[in-house]
Amino acid sequence: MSPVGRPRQFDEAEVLDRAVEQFWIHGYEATSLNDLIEATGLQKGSIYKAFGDKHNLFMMALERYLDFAVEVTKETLSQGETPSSALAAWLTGIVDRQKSGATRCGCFAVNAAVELAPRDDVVRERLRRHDRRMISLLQQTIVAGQEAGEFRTDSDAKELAEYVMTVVNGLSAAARREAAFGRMQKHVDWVMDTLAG
Amino acid sequence: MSPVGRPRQFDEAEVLDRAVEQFWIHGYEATSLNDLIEATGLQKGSIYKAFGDKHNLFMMALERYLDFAVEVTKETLSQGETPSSALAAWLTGIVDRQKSGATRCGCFAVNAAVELAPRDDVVRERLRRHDRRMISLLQQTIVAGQEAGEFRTDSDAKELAEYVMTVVNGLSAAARREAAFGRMQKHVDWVMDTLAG
DNA sequence: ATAATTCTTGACCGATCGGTTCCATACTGA
DNA sequence: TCAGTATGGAACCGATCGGTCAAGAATTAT
Repeated sequence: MSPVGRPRQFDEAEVLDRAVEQFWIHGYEATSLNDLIEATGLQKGSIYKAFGDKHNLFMMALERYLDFAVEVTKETLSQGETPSSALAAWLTGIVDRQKSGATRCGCFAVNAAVELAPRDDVVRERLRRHDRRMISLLQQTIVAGQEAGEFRTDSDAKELAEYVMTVVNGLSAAARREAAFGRMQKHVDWVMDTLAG
Repeated sequence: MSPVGRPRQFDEAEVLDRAVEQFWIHGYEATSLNDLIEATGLQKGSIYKAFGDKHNLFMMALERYLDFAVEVTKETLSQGETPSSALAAWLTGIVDRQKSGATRCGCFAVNAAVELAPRDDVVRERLRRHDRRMISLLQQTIVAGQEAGEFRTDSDAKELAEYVMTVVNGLSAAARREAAFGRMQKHVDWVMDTLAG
């Protein structure tokens, strides 16, 4: 049942959420352990006992974010009336989140990729796996759209999915400097046009 | 003519190029002064005498990169046979540079935006100005293409230019994790299709 | 009650961070 | 030749970095 010894005085998931916030906004290097201590309310020792070191905490926070992103994507893509409307809803959701959330936060995955992927093998591989999962989800929806006659069939669904991801990543990078917010919906329309052929 | 006092024993432009390399690959926070000392051959004191502080050196390196980027863009966009072919050449040039250059370097402007723009007002404003310049250049070419009957006229040239920039930024972010290299040309084709309407 | 176990706390650690200071050096102008 | 000026090099600075450790606190098992 209950494990022996003094019980945790914090909820690991909540602490991870605070860590996600910090790393998401400020990135890895610019987030110090003191920042994490202030954000979580934990002491340094507790953090190290529970999460190992800063890098491992970052990985767990990233993991939490990526899982959530995949979950939201799965749900949104499965709920539309048609594959096309589902994909449009997913894109619009991303755009809305960029506008409404904390200013200039962008996408944690893109931020981590740009800051860390070139020199951090673990982060890079994790993000590549995330790419594959996201592209696979989009690909499924695009194939369904092709079969429904909504999307062009002269192009490979996977390549189209990669194109969609590229545009989304571009929007996330723009969000970091709060650029082109007014025009984001237009971008969504044009990506959808490309899918339609 | 020659200034009074001991003359510089280094070429400022060359030192800035070394700084660009470091900041471009590793970003701002992960580049230490020791890295810069090793990369430039200068001593700490000389760096501070010549460039002020780390942040100012970063700004001057960024400035150098941005100026170069604008220059290349101006030249490429003005040299094509038609606006359409010029823009395609510009896009292909970017894709080729992502493949051939130092691995996973991406675009310095995008890297700086993602890492620093949310919390560094100076960087953010500088990058916004760069955005405006780049979009203005693309816009001019797109307008010319519209007048030549190559591009669609049902959409605003500036919005189309912003869309092009978003895709390019997305490609640069992907380059940091060395993703989707094989498919980049397809992305170029589809952006061009969107411009054609 | 007591032993065993786990967590919390805060002091502590060496390393490295960005930045400064000082002086010998190398140049110009008179 | 010598005063004036700016650079190059290295020692030096306090602050902060990520990370460790020992002791007290809180729980379970016996």
